[in-house]
Amino acid sequence: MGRAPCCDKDNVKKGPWCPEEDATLKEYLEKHGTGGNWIALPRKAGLKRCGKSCRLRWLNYLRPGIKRGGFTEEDDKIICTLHGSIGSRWSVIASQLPGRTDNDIKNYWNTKLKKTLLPGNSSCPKSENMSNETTNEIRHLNLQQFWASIPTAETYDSGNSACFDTNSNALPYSSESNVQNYDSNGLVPDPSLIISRSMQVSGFHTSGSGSENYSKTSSQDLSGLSTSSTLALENSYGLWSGINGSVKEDGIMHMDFGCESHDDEFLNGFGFQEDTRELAPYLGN
DNA sequence: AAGGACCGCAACCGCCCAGAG
DNA sequence: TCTCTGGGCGGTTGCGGTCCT
Repeated sequence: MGRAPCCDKDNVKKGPWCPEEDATLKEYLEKHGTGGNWIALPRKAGLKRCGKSCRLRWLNYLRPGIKRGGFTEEDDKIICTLHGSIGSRWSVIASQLPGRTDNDIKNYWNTKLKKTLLPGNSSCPKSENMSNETTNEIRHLNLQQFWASIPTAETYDSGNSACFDTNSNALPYSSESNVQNYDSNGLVPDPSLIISRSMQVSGFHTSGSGSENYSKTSSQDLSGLSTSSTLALENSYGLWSGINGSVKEDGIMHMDFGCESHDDEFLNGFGFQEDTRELAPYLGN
């Protein structure tokens, strides 16, 4: 027995959304939110659409703060690097590009980037053209969130993993300019929720040394980093197969992402300014 | 100018997972 | 513990626009 359809397909409109539908959905969501139920939403809002369709329309098109088109070379590089490392985990990649949707990135990859990566073409965009500003921005990508959003069954300390909301876009970016106060539905969450979630992140505790190198913001207190993050790092290493890593005297992990250009500035953006000694067995040190 | 090929993107489909009961 | 339901995600499709011959 197959599962019941999420909506009555015969009485549901499909295809492109018209401006009126957009307006109705937007107005309803801004007024009432999702109510925690996308399936019931179209009926309440008076739309003849499938709930999933509404959700997609909102997340990919109507949600405030959406950036459309205009991918920069730096965006390309981030996408390229992350895709090369974790594959087509579009939502994870999108979480590192504020304002971008997974669908947008997926489309961009399928139509543009994939082609540039075909044999004979150059791989990652040249990093020498990257501005210092951009490099800094990449450097400040929230690696905690990034790692945490890669589910690896054995990755997390079972006692702590539950408190880490891997699906929440509300997890802060360390770059203030990147902070987007929308929840996973793209709706402005209750402020207490932000605090709550921030506390949850803080609760992702670990005991590793060197965590003081993480920049801290009010919503990103990583002071309690423990071996959980290190475990995540260790177990995620398999996912990063093909990446050569080495630990230099400065304690910063330098990785070779397999890109054509080996710009340390960029690579260190994904580097871990944390004591990586526990990685030694994996790094051949 | 016409029409076929190609491209980009919005939207759908269906599977998987987590949570509730 | 099992079943059901909704949310989330990646893959795929279809259509409209643009390019090329």
